[in-house]
Amino acid sequence: MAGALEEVAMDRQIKSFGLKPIAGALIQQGNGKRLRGSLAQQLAVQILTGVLPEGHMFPGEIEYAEQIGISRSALREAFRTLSAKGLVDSRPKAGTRVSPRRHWSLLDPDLLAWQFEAEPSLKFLHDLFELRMIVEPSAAELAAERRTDEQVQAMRNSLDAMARHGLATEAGRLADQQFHMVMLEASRNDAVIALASSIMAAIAWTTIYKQRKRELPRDPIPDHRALFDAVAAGDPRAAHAAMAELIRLALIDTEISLQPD
Amino acid sequence: MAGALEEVAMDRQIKSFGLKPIAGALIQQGNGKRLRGSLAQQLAVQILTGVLPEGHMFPGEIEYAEQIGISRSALREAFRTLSAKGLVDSRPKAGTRVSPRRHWSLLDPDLLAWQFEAEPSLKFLHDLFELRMIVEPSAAELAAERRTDEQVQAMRNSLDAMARHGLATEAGRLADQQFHMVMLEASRNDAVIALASSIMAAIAWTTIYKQRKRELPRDPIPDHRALFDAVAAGDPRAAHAAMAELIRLALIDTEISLQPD
DNA sequence: TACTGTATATTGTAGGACTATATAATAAAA
DNA sequence: TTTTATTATATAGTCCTACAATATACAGTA
Repeated sequence: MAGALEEVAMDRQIKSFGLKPIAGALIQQGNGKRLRGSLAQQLAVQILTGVLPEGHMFPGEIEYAEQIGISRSALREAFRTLSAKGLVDSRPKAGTRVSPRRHWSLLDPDLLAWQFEAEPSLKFLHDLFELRMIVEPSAAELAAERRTDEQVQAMRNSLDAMARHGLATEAGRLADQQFHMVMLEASRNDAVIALASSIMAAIAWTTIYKQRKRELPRDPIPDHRALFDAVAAGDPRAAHAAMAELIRLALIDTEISLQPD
Repeated sequence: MAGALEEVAMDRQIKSFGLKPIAGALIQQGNGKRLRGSLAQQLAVQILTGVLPEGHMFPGEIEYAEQIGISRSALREAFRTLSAKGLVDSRPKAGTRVSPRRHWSLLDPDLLAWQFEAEPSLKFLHDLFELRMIVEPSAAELAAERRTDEQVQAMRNSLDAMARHGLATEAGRLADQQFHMVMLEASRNDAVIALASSIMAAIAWTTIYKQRKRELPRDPIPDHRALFDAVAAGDPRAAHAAMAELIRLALIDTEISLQPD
């Protein structure tokens, strides 16, 4: 799996051999994904993991496209995607280079997803949960103050479905996500929604891994129900506390799942 | 100023006349910006403001490129940028359309900047400050726990520079930003840094507008110094409170500056 | 009705030519 | 010598054309 990634990383060395690889050979194009998308993802991961360090300069577009065996158009569109996420910066005459770390949009949904696919660093995982611990309890607090009766009903339905199916099933996990999504929307704050839903989507990926290794030691339903009760009752303080507890447990689960056997 | 934007919005109607506009005529290309960048910004603003509603379908690329008078390549790269920020979605045969609101990366630095350039909605401004009120006091709390002596010194220097020049000067505002940036870095949480620095950069734009209308009624230095003292003393609780107060005042200032005379 | 295959519109990729621009080297001026 | 203006040049930016891949819609069949 790491083979293709390393190959791309070694392009600079390869070039001196003058070999012209077959089109697409160096790009690991997964599933039905587009070529530029696969390249963007691979480069993004390499940048985020430091394989391509800050300030790294890419070869010229014509040369680089030839090296990795794709057209200049596709390469440029991949660069455009990376540029939009603050990972690279292109200028005429100066070339394209990896941007300084502080410009990276670490909370971008795609970057989060790609990072979780490629095993996130423990440090970043810790940072992410620390941020969740700051934001989501307050979001729950807002939800308790602003939720509509319809939203309470929707949450109740999701919670019931979650209890019926359990988190081991696809349906159960879907209900879990819906539960949290409705509560987020109840906060009526677009900025908070954008932030929390990005993180939620990324974390959802890890849930699959968690389930794979071993069964969760706890039943997650009681904690969810405590949160629901607080929001339904319109009790911001209790909602805050319940959400904080939920995240604390989620962190423990995630840490367990990432520990080597 | 709104003229050019509206013209682009009316492309669909124009097409029936079969007029072929001169290259670039419909794109308001500001300063040294690239063509695709200007288009991406204009479209992004139109999407965020609802001129181009969720689900809106763009004409085919060849046709659309001709209408607005740019090449298909440039149009596609603009779409790529918008796609990376979750604003649009392109599929073969299906075409390109405006994505549902929940996919938009509202906290993306570019989107924030573009939104503030084009007068942000009061609702979103409110949401943003509410989020700041949630995140930044806690960030200050972390900074108080984790700051190094070097960071304290750097903050002291910035604060002094800020006091010397005042917020009316460019140098003063720069010192202000540096002060907050160093404190963010002291939190040692990359996720928090990415989030808060995005918002900070966007808000900095409005500072210019604030200064234009009338002088600020207060001296901002004392509040900053209270925050600095708390962080320097390693007092998380006081840092939290001081930062909350700072944001509260910033909100008031911003609201004043946006009120019609 | 349901399903399976085919047609087709639309984006995706390719490749080549020319333009604009930022950097660096050079020359001129102070 | 230092600074400023000029020129050269490498590189991304834009344009154009052609073709491939793919998802949708539609027709045909069981």
